[in-house]
Amino acid sequence: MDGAITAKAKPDARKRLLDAAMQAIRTQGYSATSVDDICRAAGLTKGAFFHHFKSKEELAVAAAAHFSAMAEVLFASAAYRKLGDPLDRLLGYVDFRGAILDGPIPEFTCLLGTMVQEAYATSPAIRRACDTYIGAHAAEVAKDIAAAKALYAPRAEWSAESVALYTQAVLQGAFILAKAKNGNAIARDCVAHLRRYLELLFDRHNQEEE
Amino acid sequence: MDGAITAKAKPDARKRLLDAAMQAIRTQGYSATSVDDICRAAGLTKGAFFHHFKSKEELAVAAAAHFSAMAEVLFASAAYRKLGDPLDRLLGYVDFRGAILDGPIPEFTCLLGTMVQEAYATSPAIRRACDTYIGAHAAEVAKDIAAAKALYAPRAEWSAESVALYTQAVLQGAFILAKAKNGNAIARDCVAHLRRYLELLFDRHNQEEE
DNA sequence: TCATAAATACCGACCGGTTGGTATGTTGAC
DNA sequence: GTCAACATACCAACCGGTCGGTATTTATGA
Repeated sequence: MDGAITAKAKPDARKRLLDAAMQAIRTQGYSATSVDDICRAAGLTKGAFFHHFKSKEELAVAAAAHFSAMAEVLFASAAYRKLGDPLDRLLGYVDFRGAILDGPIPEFTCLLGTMVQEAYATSPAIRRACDTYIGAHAAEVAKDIAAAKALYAPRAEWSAESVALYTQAVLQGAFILAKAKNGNAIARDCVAHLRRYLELLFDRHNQEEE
Repeated sequence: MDGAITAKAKPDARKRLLDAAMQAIRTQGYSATSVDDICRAAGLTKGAFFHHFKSKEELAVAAAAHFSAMAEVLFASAAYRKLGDPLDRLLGYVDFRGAILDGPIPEFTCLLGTMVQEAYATSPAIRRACDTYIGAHAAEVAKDIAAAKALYAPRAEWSAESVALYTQAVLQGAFILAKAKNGNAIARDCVAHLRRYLELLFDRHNQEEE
């Protein structure tokens, strides 16, 4: 008679720590977030923390995986995924990224981009984790780009992988500007430019007739 | 018979602190960089540090200004600035941004983007400074974009300011990917996409004849 | 011109608080 | 009784910042 009823009480301490870490790191950054901060937010003590994670660094790596898994679910279940045409799916993806730029900044920014910026030179493990999960997400996007390219721009000189990574760069940059300006309007603007770029890349107008 | 001969001895302690801070923060991030780190790198002690800056936060704001001033000189004296056509200057700017993506990552990444990512929520002063200087640089770029637009795309629906900020977002995102992948090749790729986008925006092909 | 006062630049020991991490319980399920 | 899951107490190192003191430069004024 339990397991699902206990509401918020015990949804797994490990998950609570990861959620708290995600939130805190996206708000304050990795270095500025202390283990105590995370424990406090999760309603646990250090004993629990170091029972589940060998070190703060290991938590960061696990949080990157956690974030990536959450994102995977979010995008996999989004409506645009059901579209039949790959170009529609690609533009649907971009529109979806624009649509979720809502609410407080820490809730739509990317944990991976935030962490790798601080840790790339000091923690190889964190850098590698962020690279891996950013790359995995880009690879998903690249699938649709590759399919759309085969259909609508088979002779274009750019690669699907390169364009996919570019979309991620634009988003990461949009997050930074949103943080600087303390508002998400600029981020939406950036996504709109990204959409126009993709439209232009796939516009038959720009391809030599043969 | 001195003043210029004393080599490295005394090029102003304040400047040495700012230079050391720039280097350290671009490598490790703001929070992970301690005041002692900066002092050690500058060959000074804490006494000197807190003589020149009231707090670590004040140093960060000063470092942002210092970085911005350095960048201003760099871009103002670049060769592309002498081009007569505004579109040539704009594309020259982008090519220049691609050309300086060289050497170790901390040497071509942006202090402002790095700091604002960590401090936007905790230090209004730092956030404001980063926003100001990013905006100022974008405004410079926007000048050429506006002139180019007047010449080549007067009816386009996008604004020069929006495109200018987008260029900065792409660069910031490119830096993040470079950090994740631990190499600058991806950043060059992003700049190439940005260039293509600008070319497409200004390509007469894409504008309705009237 | 030169003593001297006053401001500036810098040193380095020190402070209270916080850091990541450890060592040692306590508790409850199987 | 054993073991995972946590709590509690604690530690050395480090954090940003202060403070009293000392060189060095600059301003002053007779």
